[in-house]
Amino acid sequence: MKIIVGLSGGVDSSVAAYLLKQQGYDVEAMYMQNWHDVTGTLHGECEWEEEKVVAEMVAKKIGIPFHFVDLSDDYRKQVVDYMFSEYAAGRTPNPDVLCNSKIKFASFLEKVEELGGDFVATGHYCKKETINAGGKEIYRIIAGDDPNKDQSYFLCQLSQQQLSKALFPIGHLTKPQVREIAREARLPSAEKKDSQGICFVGKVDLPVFLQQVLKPKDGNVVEIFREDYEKIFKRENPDEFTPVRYKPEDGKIIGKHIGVQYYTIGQRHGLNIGGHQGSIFIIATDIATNTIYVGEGKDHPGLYRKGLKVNASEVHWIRPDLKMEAGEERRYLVRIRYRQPLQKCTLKMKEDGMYFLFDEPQRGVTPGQFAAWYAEDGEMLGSGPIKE
RNA sequence: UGAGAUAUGGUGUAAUGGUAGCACAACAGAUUUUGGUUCUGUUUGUCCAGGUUCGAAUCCUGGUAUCUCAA
Repeated sequence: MKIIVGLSGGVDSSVAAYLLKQQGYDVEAMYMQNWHDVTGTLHGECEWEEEKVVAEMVAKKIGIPFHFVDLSDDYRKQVVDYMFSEYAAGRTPNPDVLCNSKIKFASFLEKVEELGGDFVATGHYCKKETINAGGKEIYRIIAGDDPNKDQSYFLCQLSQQQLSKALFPIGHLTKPQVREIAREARLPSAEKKDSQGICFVGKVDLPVFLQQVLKPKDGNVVEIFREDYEKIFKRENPDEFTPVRYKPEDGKIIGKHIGVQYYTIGQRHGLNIGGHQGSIFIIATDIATNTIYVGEGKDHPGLYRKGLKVNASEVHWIRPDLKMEAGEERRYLVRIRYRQPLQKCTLKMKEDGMYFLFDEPQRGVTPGQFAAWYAEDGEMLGSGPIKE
């Protein structure tokens, strides 16, 4: 059995490879390059060159073959184009979720198979379990044991087919343990700083990055005052799953912005508007009128919502055997962003979509982001992009 | 045009004639494999010209600008 590790040059994938090798598997490493461009990138150029060198050193240290693959074309089509089109539509995408389902466990997996690999292993902090149901194997994704690093969320769009080929060797470890193992094994990546920002692209100045494709367009920033909120809410009378639709005349123009697509709900900085008692946060954006609606204070009622909806066609079950039929209702734990503590929630499946009703109002519910639902035991069961 | 009021960082505001402070913004770090959030730190100011005073954001004179009421 041959396992190929997606080796990034970071400490996590290094330890993943090291542990597999220690356990006696036939292990090889493959470094994937997915992005060349540095437009809008905040750090120095040619960072990936360095990453690749470190990855190669790690493979040498562990004593496993090293391969290189360039998946830039796929990455651009599957991840970056998706990003641009989502932002263009006024939503806020999660590129790293797509990076896993479309690249690491798709394009990369194909390359792994070409090399004769039976499994692809990554340095994700999450666990995979296999259960047997009537002679059929079913794979489960469980939250990583390090509650601080659990990365299951980023795998929320994986399928059973993809999971059947996946291994997560460090999911039962904590970050400090992983560092310790790397140090003891004297892996060159032992002290490397954790990567941040968009996977393979890195930290970017998002407005600058998006301006490659999305043209700036001046619009108004409209403040919705607390005392007017209830009145507007009553007029619109949305159900729990629908956001309030503000109108420009509902508030006061307090500033200008350069394009609604560069901003997201819950955002505080970047509007260049001061003079308020508290900070102002974006509570809604309207792509049609190119208007940003803001409210003062972190507890502005417009910042919170009880529920949300995912389109029926976009409801993804990691466990198809647990799929909910229309009319069915269940209690699950849900998160709507990475590292968010799991929230108690009632899920109701209807013909046109999955409806989520949280026990507690949620701050910054943002269309385009993924809602992922978990069972009590930490198993992630499914996910879908927030429709509205 | 007549009367009154006001003028303090980028913005909103404090300071019995005695060290110009706070909030927001901006910037920089930290946290974070999405966006966002959060935390820490830093920068920037007394409209202009005179005068009184040991000392002026503060008092006086003139100028300029803005606002409110009147017309």
